[in-house]
Amino acid sequence: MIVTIKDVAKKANVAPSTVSRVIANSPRISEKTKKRVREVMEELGYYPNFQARSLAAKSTQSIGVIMPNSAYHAFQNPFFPEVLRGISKNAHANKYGIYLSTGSTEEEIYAEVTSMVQGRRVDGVILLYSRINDKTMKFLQETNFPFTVVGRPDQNEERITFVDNDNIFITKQVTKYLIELGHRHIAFVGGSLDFVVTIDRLNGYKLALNEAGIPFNKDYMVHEEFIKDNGKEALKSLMSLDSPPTALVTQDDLIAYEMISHLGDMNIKVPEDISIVSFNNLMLSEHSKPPLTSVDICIDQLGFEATSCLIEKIEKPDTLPKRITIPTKFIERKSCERRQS
Amino acid sequence: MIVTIKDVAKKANVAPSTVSRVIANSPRISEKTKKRVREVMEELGYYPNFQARSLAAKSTQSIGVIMPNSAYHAFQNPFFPEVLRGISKNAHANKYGIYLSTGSTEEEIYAEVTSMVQGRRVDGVILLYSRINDKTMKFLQETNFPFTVVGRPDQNEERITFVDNDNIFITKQVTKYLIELGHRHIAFVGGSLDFVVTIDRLNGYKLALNEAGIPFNKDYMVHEEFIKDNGKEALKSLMSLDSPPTALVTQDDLIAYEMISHLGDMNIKVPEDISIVSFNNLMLSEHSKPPLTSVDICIDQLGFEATSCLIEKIEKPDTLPKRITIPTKFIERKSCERRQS
DNA sequence: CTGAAAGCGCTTACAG
DNA sequence: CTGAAAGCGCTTACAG
Repeated sequence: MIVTIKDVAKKANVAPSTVSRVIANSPRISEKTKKRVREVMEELGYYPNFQARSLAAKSTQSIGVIMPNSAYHAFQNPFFPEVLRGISKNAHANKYGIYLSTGSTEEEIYAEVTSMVQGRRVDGVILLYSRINDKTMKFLQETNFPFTVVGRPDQNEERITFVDNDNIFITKQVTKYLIELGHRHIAFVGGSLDFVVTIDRLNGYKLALNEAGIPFNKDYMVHEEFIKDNGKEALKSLMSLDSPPTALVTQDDLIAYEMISHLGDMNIKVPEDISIVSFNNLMLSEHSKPPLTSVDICIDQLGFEATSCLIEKIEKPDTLPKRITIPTKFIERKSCERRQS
Repeated sequence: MIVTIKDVAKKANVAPSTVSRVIANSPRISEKTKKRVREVMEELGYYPNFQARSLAAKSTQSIGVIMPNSAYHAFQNPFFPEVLRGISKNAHANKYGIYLSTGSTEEEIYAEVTSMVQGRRVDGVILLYSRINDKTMKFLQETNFPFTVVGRPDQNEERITFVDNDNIFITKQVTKYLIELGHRHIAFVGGSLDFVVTIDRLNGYKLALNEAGIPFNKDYMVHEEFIKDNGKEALKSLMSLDSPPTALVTQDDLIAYEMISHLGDMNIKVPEDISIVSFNNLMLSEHSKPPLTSVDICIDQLGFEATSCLIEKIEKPDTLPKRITIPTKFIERKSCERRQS
C-alpha cells in the first residue's frame, strides 16, 4: 500500500541502503544508479517517511517555535505573524519544518517545551520572547539543547545566543527626540514588566530623561496590567495629574492606536496637545490618524536571524554563543510636534 | 545517555511492552505495576520518543496548518494569528501538535503539502484558505487524506468538510444595511477574485443590489491587485467617476483602514461623505477613526471548529463530510451614515 | 561504487 | 495481567 524504500530497491535491483544514499544524494553512488533509482521512485510515487528518517538519523529537521502566552494581545498583534514569516522563510530555505507551540499558560508552555525537547520532536527551539526568570529558558539552558531567543535573556546573557534590537539605545533616542521637541513631561506606556523588552525600553527612557536633567516621575509609568483592564481609565488618571504629560513613549503601535482613540474621546488632540512615538512600525501606522511616528524594528529580520543562528547551532554544536543586533529605523510621521512654551 | 523504554523496563523489572502499555495507560496493566513503572520513569527522567512512537503506531499526533501565500497582507493580517489561536486551543486540548506550512508560492505550498502528507509527517491538514482551482486541495482530496478547510471549497463542496461563515448572506445583509440608509452608489472593495471568500462576498453584494433594483456597476468593483500596487490611485479613480460611490463595502478591516486614510488625504470624510462597512472586526476597529462598522466573523471559532472536524476525521475515518457555518455578529459603529438626498 | 546487517525507540498482535 | 517477538521505514558503520 505504502511505498517504502524496499519496494524501490527491489524494482531498481539495488539494496535498500543504496536507495537511501540516493535520497541523501551521496557522492558515493554513481550517476547511472542514481538516475535509475530516481526513475523508479518517480514511477512508484515514493516519498521518504519522516518519522523513520528521524528515528534512524536522529534528526527531525524541524524547529520548535514558542509563542508567549500573554504578551499584550499577542494573538492580534502582527508582531507574531511577521516574525514567523522571517523564521519560515529561512527555515524553508534550509529544509527545516516549523513546529508551533502555543501553550496558554506558562505551565503549559513549559510542559510543551520539555516534551518537545525530551521527546526529540524538534532539533532546536526559538523562543519568541524573553521573560524574567523564565523556567522554560532555564530548562533549555540546563539541558544544553540548541535554542535561540528573539529578545534579550535576563540571565546568562553571555552564554545564550539571541537576536534583539538595541532597545535601550533606541528608546533613549526616541525619548531624546521628544525632549528636543521641547517636551519635559513625557510618560511611558509599556507592556508588562515581566518582559525584558519592557525593562530595556523603560531604561532607555529613563536614561534620556536623566541626561536631560528631567526627574523620573513614577506617575508617568503606565503598564500593561492597567491598560488591559481598562485602558481608558488608566489614561484618564494619567491625563488628570497636576501636570499631565505632553508626550507619550508607547511600547507598541497597537497600544498607541488605542491611546490615540481614547485621547480623542477625551478631546485631547494628537499631536497638537500631546505627542506620541511608538515602536514596531506596523503596516497600519502609515494610515492611522495621525500617521504614527514609530521605530521600525525589522520584525521579520529578527525571526530570520534567530533561525540562522539556531540552524548553525544545530548543525555545528560547538558554535559559540552570540548576540545579534538588528538595526532599526526611526520613521518620522505626524504624531509629534514641537512643544509650545 | 538517552533514557529509553528498555532502561525503564529493566529497572522496573518488567518487559518493555509493559512500559509501553503504562505510557498508553492501558487498562490491562495493574495499578500496582503502573505505579512502580511511573516511579521509575520519573526517577530516570524518561520521555517517550515521538518519532519512534509515530513510526510504530503510525500516527504522528500532529496536524499540518497551511497558510495561504498571497492573501492580502497575509502576514500582517491578524486573521491568521487569530485563527491559529482557535486551532491551537483545540489541538492542544486533544494532544495534537501543530506543524506549520508557509510556502511563499503556490508551488512551494503544494510541494510542502505533498511531502508532509506522503511522508506522513502529519495525521491531517487544515487549509486556511480556499482558492479557485487549487492544486493542493485537489491533491488532498484525491489521496483521501484527512483535511478540513477554513472557507468554502470551490469544487466538490458536498464531499469536503469545511468551516465557513455564510459569506453570501452576511454581505447581502450588510449591503442592504447601506441601501436602507439611502445609499444607491455602493462600491465593493475586495480581495483577490482567486479566493472563494471574495467571490462569495461579491455575490452577496450583487444580490442585495439586485433585490433593491440597483444595477450592478463594474466600475464600482475594486480588487486586491489594484490596491496592492497603489491603493491611493485605485481609490482616486473610483472617486472621480461621474457618480462616485457614497458607500463602500470592504472585504477586510485592514483594507478599510487604508481606504479611510486615503480618503482623508483626499478630503473626503467618513462617514459624512462616504459610508464604510467592513469585515473581521479586528480589535483595532473599535479604536479607528471613525470606529468601524464591521462584521465579526468569529475568527478563532473558525479555527477551533475546523480543528474539531479534522480530529474527528482522523480518529474516525468514516466520518461523513460536513459543512459548519459559524455565526457572525454585525457590529454597528460610526462609519456609516444616512445618505442625505 | 554497492550490499548485508544491525539498530533507531517505540507498538501491538499473539500467547499464556 | 504480563512477556517475547516481530515490525514500523529508514540510516549508517563495516566490509568488500
